[in-house]
Formats: sequence, C-alpha cells, structure tokens
Amino acid sequence: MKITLKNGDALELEANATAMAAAQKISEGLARAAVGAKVNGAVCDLAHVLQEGDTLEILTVKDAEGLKIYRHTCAHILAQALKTIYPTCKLAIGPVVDSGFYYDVDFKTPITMDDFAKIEDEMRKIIKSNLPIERFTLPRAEALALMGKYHENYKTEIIEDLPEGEEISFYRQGTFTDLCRGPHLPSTGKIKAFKLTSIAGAYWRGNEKNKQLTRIYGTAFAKKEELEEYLKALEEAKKRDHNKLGRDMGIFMTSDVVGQGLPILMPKGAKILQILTRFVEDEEAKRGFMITKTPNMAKSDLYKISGHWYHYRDKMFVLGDVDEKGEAANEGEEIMALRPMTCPFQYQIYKNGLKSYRDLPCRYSETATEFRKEASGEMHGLIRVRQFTLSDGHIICTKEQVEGEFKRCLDLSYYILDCLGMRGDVTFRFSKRGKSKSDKYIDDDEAWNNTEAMMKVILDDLGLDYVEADDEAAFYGPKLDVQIRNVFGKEDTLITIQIDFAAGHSFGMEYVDADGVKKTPYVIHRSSIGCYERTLAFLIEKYAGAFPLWFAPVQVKVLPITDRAADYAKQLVEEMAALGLRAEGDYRNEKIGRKILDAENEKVPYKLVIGDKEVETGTVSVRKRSAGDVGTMPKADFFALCKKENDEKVIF
RNA sequence: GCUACUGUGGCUCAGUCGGUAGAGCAGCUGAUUCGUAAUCAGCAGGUCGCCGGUUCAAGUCCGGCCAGUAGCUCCA
Repeated sequence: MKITLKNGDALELEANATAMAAAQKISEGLARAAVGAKVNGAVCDLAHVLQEGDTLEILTVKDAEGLKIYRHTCAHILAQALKTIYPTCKLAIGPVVDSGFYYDVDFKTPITMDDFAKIEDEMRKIIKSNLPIERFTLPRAEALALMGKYHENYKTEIIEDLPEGEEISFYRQGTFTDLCRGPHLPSTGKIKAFKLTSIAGAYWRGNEKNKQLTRIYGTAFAKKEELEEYLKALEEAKKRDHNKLGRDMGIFMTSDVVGQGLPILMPKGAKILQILTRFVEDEEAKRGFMITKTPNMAKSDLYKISGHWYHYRDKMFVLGDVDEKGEAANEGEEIMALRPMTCPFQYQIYKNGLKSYRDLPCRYSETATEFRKEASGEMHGLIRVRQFTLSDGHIICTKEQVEGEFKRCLDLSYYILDCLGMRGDVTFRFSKRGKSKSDKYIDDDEAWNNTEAMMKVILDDLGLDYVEADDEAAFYGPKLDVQIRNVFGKEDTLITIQIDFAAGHSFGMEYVDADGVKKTPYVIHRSSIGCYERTLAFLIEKYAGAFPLWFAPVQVKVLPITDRAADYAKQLVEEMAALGLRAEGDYRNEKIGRKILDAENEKVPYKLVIGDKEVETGTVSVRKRSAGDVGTMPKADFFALCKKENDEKVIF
C-alpha cells in the first residue's frame, strides 16, 4: 500500500502497517524520537493502522502536538503512581495545559507537596519498567462496568455524559487502565524528564457547587536540561512579579485597615498613571471622542434598567439596606450603589435631547473609576482589584457605522500598545456566546447570530490572528478581547471592544434617520488602554520596573559629586522641569559610586554625574541605564536628546 | 468563598533537641567632600501575625482564628 508523507513524498508499506512501522521505514532515529502521529490531519497513536492513500506526519516532542502527547502520558503515569500509593483515591480528569499537565484527584485524606518526592519515586519506577501502553474501546455498558469495578465514579459520570454513538476508548499500562481519548506514547519508558510542580484545589467540572478535588500540577520535557531551563526561567519570571516589584519600588502598597483589593498608588505609581491618563485622554480627543465626567454612584433605578440590579447585585457595593429582592428594607430609603461600569451613565448623556443621524457616531470617553466586590480569594496585586480606573467609552452609531468605528477603536488600541511597547505581547480572543444557551445571555438568537457574524467579518477583514472562544461573550453581545499573560502564565484581558445590540432598546436610545423615522442605534463598548491599574501591573512585569523614559516616574537623576556641584545640579533639575522633563537631584553626602548604585536600583533611565569639570564647562556626564557611562556633552544637547526621546515615546 | 503554602524589627533572612531573640541592608547621629555599581564609627529598632492550650519554661509543640501568595479558565 502507498501513503503520502507530509512533505509530499510517497512511502510504500505493507498492508495494515502502523504509523510506527512507517516511522521505522523512514529512519531509525525518527522511530526513536516518535511520540505520536498525525494521519489525515488527525492526531493519533503510533499504533494506528494506516490505510491506502493516508497522509502521514510523524510527531516528536519538538511538535506542539507531540509535546502534548508526551505530557499527557506523563499525567497517566502520575495517575498510576497515585493509584499505587493511595489505592482509595478516585481519578477525575488529567489534561495537558500550556506549561505541562495536571490530574484532578479525590483523595480520602488530602496530600501535600511533601508527598511529591514519594509520588515522583513511584512515577520513576513506572517509567523504568517501560510498560507498553495499549488502547482499546468498549461499548458504553461495558465501559461503565469497567470504571464501576474500579469505583471510578467521576469516570462513569464522564461516560454517561458522552453523546450516544461516541467511541469510548481506554488506555492500559501494566495494571492501570484509564478512560482517555488519547493519544499516548507507545510505552512509559519514553518519558525522560518530569517534575511535579504544585498542588491546588479545583472544583469538579469547574463548578463551585461541586466537590473540590486536589489538583496536582506537573510538567515534562524531552530532556533534563530543558526541564531545568524551564524551572529556572520560571524563577526569573517571578522576579518580575509586579506584586512584589511594584511594592519594592514604591509604586503601590496595600493596607490592612484600608482593605483587600484596594491598592494605594504611591507617588511613583500615581505619576505613571497620571502620564498615561493624560496621554490617553489627549489621544482620544484627537480621534473624535468627547470626554465625559459621570458620577461614581447612582440610584438602584439605573441598574434596574441596565439589568445589573438583578444579575450582578452580589458583586456591587450597595449603599443602604436592601432585602433579598433588592428593594429598600426600610420604607422610603433611597438605595444607591457604587458603579461597576460606566455604560448607563453615558447613555443618559446620549438621551439628553433628540439625536439626528447627523449626530452619529456619538463617541463618549471617560477615565472612569469603577467598583466591583470581587470574592476575597480573587484579588491579585494590581491585576484584580475592587476599585479600578478604566479608560471607558461608548460609541453610539448606526448599524452601517459599526464596522468603521470598531476598526477605529482597534487602531487606537494598537497605537497605545505600540507606544507602550506591548503590541507583541498580546493575543486576540473573539469571545462569543457561541453554542452556549445559558440564561446569563440576552435571549435573542437572531441578534446573537447577526452580531457575531458582523464581528467575524470585521476581524477577518483586519486579518487579525485570533482564537474563538464560546461562552465568553458579554451578556449583551460578542467581544474582541486583547489578552496578555502575567509572569505566572495566567491570561487576563487587557483591553476589550464589544458590540452591543441590546442597550439601544433597553435604554430607549433613538435617532431620527434621514427618512424622518426614529431608529435604534448600536453601541460599541470599548477601552483604549484598559484598566490603568492592570495595565500598570503588566508594564511593571514587562519592563521589570525599568520603564521607557516617556512614562518613567523619574527620567533623570542628577548626582553631584561634592557639595561644590550642588547648586549647578539644582539648576539642571529646574531647567529640565521647565522643559517638562522629570528630574531629581541626589544631594546626600555619599560617594558617587553609592549614588549611582541607588539610582541604578531605582531604574532611572538617565543619570548625570556632576563634578567641578561639568560646573566649569556647563556640561553633563551622562550615564544611560544598562549602557553605563556614555560620555560628557553640553547640557543643552542632553536636554534635547531627552526631550526628543520623551516626545517620540522611544522604547528601549 | 474553597484548597494548598507562607507569616521573626521598614526589607532580606538566622534561630539546633522547647531554656523568654540575632545578622546584613535601610533609619538616626557623628566624622568624611571622596569622579562613575555599597566610606567609616556609634546609636536605636522586635508582645516572633492574633488568641488559647500543653509545660517549671513556647518563636519553637498542639488547637483555633487572621492576613498574604498561588490555584480553582484549559473538561476522557
């Protein structure tokens, strides 16, 4: 029989040959490195039997899909080790994740990280035994019986939920059998380097109403060196953790008596946010946005119209006593709530006066403070907080204008990301309702289908490289989320642009069209730079606190060598301030080496060393961050260089 | 909220087998005015997260609580 390889070459094989046999025929080396196969585009085991005309690709750990197979097998080895050491534990699920794998397990008595050594030893034994891994399938009744025999009630629940007719496959290695779609390595001995990394609680099926299982995280690599490199890189990344670095650098702090999730921005942090806010507000104004200033709270009546009062109240800070239905507990008391979003406030502005089609698009923007009562365990540094400031905005426009306005919003965010040097760090997620029919979404299939299709056309037209995510939409429409990862690899939304088909109707917004008929507009919710606190967190992590000059809180540190140079140093600071540059002097009675070290630790972009020579000649001796001494120049030259770098928002 | 881990001066950490706390940095004072990554000396600073228990004796052992950190999105 003849098959086709990925590169287009034909390969002659005996009838019923497996993917492994094909790999062997190609080369012994490939057969040794092989971890799985891709037949006609579908990933499968090496034991997969090939058919005439199949297209075959042999996968190794160098392929992303191959590495997944490798790690998934490692998860099974973990499961087998756990069943050996803790025979009464029950297995739930054990998938592969970005940086490794995990297995969710229900233990009779909880285990801790101290047990890892013992578990890893058992895993090593399993690997050393080089057990062959075999796949087999069973009809539903027998599959249930098999898992029932092992008292694996999580597995039986999974089987029961599988659609009728779906193939139910198992993988067996030695005495251990696990329900699994696969694929897997041909034997356990192929694993060369692995490590259990952490332990955590995780709810069965991600639902907090279900039992919490123990999740054991691990990772695996093709070589020991790669594993060590990964662990080292992880340690390095943690040094950039904004939650540590931001506090150490005096950017922000928290206080027990102020409260959880309420970061206090210190002078340096507040300065950065002021710079970013002014930049964003000015840029928005250039692009046709009208700035608004709306209240931080409103009566419950407003949130009743928006629907938040009924769906979101447990996450709002409510002022006044309310009963479980959300009505005032004391007759006649006015119930207020801090706002969790800006939308309905800006809609009030739109509704103030009759609008013509000539008024559209109506672009409102605001640097808006919002309040959300996040659960206590969900707060994280500056990334997830209870009070934050969002570059919020709403565009009210006709359906025909949606596409153009959406593209303008993305263009603004692109520009901002470029100025921050973060364009390369983000990914895009097209967040849809998709197949989900949960009651958290507005019930209007036609509107959902139309809006999701409309957004898809826009994204494809822009040639955006995005992932589609079902069940991630806002309750009123689909979103384009600009995503970013923190130093722990956790992904968060930095910026979002959303199309809302419902707000126009629910808030009674209208415009008079050219034909004299009143029509309902579309709304685009958008942020340009995202939430300032969160964006600052990612900036700290990206630059490890060494910010580009244009938004560094202190741009230049002037370091007089002796008291004789102090007056000139003060004069330099004043001259730079007059030019709009942020400079500080270090007038302590310390040696120059110490002043340089301290300024270096502060991560100031430029240092000026000032001694008798500079005083006499009106020059400055310049040290550039991470480049060291770059020589002496007339002060005016340095000012110009600095000003240029500031105004052009140079990233270095 | 749940699970796990952590909790000693402002910061980083010591503290053996239970015998009522120690260093470096930072701070303060004094001396030093020294040209490119830590000048010297002295001083001061802690109810060992909180509460309770065991003990002649608890930072150390036990129980409870609080706070911080990570995970709880990846679905055979």
